[in-house]
Amino acid sequence: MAAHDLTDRPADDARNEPQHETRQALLDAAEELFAEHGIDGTSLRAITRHAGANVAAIHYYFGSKEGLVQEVFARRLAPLAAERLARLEACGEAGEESLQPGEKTLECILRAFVEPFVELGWSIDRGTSAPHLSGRLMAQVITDRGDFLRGALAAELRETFDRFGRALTLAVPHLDREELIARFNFAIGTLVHAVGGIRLFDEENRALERSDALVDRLVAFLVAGFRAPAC
Amino acid sequence: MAAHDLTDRPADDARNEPQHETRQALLDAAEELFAEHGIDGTSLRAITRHAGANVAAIHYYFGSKEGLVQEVFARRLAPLAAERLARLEACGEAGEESLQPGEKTLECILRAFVEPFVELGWSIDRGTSAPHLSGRLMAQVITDRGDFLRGALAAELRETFDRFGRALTLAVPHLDREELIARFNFAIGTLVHAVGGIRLFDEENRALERSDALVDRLVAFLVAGFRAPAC
DNA sequence: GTCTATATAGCGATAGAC
DNA sequence: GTCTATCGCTATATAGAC
Repeated sequence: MAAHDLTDRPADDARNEPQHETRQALLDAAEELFAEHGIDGTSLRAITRHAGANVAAIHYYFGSKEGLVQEVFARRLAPLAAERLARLEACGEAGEESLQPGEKTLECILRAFVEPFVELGWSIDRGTSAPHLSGRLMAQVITDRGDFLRGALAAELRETFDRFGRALTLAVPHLDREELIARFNFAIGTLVHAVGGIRLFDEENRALERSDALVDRLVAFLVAGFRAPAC
Repeated sequence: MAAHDLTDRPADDARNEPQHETRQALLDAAEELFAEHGIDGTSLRAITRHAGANVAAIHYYFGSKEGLVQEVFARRLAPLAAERLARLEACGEAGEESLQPGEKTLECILRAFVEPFVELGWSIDRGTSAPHLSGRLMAQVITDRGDFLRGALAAELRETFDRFGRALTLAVPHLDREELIARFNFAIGTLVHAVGGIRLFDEENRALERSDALVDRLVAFLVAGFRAPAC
């Protein structure tokens, strides 16, 4: 299973007193409502109503709506980045019956990138105790809130980007840097839309609803895409 | 070139009197501002200010903000669908030195799907006379506004989806229906994010800015993805 | 067909009691 | 740490003059 539990609140510095339970309730409510109605479409009043708290509490804990939004993402992106990097690290360990030197590696790299994100996106819909950051919310931010991600959360994303970029460079040596970056971007789009994009027609839901099959299909698709000859 | 000109306003039923020029100005302004600040983030006041018109004009022509939003999309999606289908139709015509029966076909199908969308997404940034629906706006709607696309515009999308789905079924016979739908969805995500997604780091911009190279790279990536063995 | 003026409602944010 | 009350602002939408 996962090296980190993506479904739990962050470690919170050892002690875990329910001192800040209002704070947690606000984050949970915000996360759920943001995912459903979008960030702009969710008022502070709706959040506090849902959390059984008060408008002023948000400003007490987070200073502003913007501060709340940042916290909602920060508490998910940090474990996500850690989990991805941990799985990437674990890729080279087992000496298996690989066909070629880079062969097994590419699949493992992409799975390390894809699987934690799919698990994170799925967790909100699976009736677990607390609501979690859904894929929809991630997708919204990735498509709509560039400045936001570029700002506060860039460092964490940068590390993930760099480490996976380096691993991919070794795994797919026939691509130059520019082509590799383009394909990595394609992979991000594929992943984000698969987890958080809309399903226009019912058939799509059936084809994408099981998360284990989705991961396998994503990885197969992306491995082939990266292996494609350079343009 | 294109069979339809995606950069022009729709044919407007032969006559082209500037009778509704305020209406067109409102649509242009809305499209530009929606793409830049999001739909929720764009007020009617901002639109009318930008169009040199008045708040009441929007309600006169479109009834509500929602009506305006629908019109903004409808006037782009119809030519987009027509262009895609026209290019798909043109695929089987030239009897070339194909390696295998489905070989050339798959690339042509995917190019017919990808290229008109890239051209549409790019047109807004190229200083043409009128502002156009950018890829960012399409991406926003595809990720955030499922109900909206499922409703008013579903018919047009349904036809595109069906026709390309049938063509792909023939071109990639090793995939069953569910797997094909999943991969088609992957392709949509790749395309949408490549055209409308954010670029976290400068390097990505360099790798994705030239639209002709982008189309080639997208098609190469997607062809390989569809050719990947079934899971 | 386009305008000004305004109605009504909701927003984020803050002050201050407890 | 949590509450009520409210400020100041902007939103969508509409009525009615021209």
